[in-house]
Amino acid sequence: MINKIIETLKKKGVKVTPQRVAIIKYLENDNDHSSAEQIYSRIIKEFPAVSLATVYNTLEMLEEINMISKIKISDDNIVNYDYQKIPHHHFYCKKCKKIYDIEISCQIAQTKKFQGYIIEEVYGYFKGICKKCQSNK
Amino acid sequence: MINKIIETLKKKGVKVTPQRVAIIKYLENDNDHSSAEQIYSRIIKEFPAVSLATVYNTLEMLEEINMISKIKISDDNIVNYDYQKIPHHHFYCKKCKKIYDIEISCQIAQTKKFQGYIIEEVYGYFKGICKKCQSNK
DNA sequence: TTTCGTGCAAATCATTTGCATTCCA
DNA sequence: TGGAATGCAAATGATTTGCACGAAA
Repeated sequence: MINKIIETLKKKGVKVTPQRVAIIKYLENDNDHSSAEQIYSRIIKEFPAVSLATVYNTLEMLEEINMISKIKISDDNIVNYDYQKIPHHHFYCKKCKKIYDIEISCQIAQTKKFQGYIIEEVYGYFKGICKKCQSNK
Repeated sequence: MINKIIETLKKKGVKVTPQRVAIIKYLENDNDHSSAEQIYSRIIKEFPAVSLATVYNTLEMLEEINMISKIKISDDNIVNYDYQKIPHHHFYCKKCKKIYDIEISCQIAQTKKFQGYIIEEVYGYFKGICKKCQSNK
């Protein structure tokens, strides 16, 4: 796992620092689409001196090398981060504010060109009420 | 036009103020998916004393009564506003930063329930390079 | 007249930036 | 060693808030 991360970073020409490795390792296993603040509060346990700026820098770098993507779905102006294995859509529950992954076979998501536009990124968001919150009325 | 706006507001139980009417009139004819700041700089011409806070208040109110929706697509953390007649998707050009309306017949967009989730809002975003910026290399 | 909306200024909060220090390569 | 990354603190900028005043119902 770690070796693969290190290799990927080296291939992209960015320096491998323990903070970066820790952040990537965390994102890899994160099913909650954490925010920068949440990632920070987790990494600080391992690196008590880590700076929030470093977390932001790392996230920006990871987005640039297409390892992660931003999710701007929350009603609270919070940006969440998605370590993307397979392209997918997202569902935001207005009640519990949780973000779920949605598997949808969307034709357009595979298209590179549409109506003259060159498509490089595809985002599909849904908002509503999740299963759990439907029963907890 | 104005009569219809006034009627809609009254029906929703909110007070009809000239500032609100002006903002709605502007949004109705806005093809640029303006930001709050852009709307403000336009309304201030008609109401020199208008406050940015009033613009934000009005936009929030209009979102609550489902007259408009927020577009969180820009790379610069700018929120744009969409006066929605017909549901549609959006395309964001990474070069010129313009937002285009995209007409797509998306089945899921009409669905009220999907995989157990109650779907109330659907957002489809694409990012890439627009036609104009493809030729202006 | 009563309630709601407005305008103003200050506050908030996520994110960014400048800079000196540290540390990969 | 040299350039990039880090940590810190201060700055930024969009959005929100509190409050006194003014305007719609």
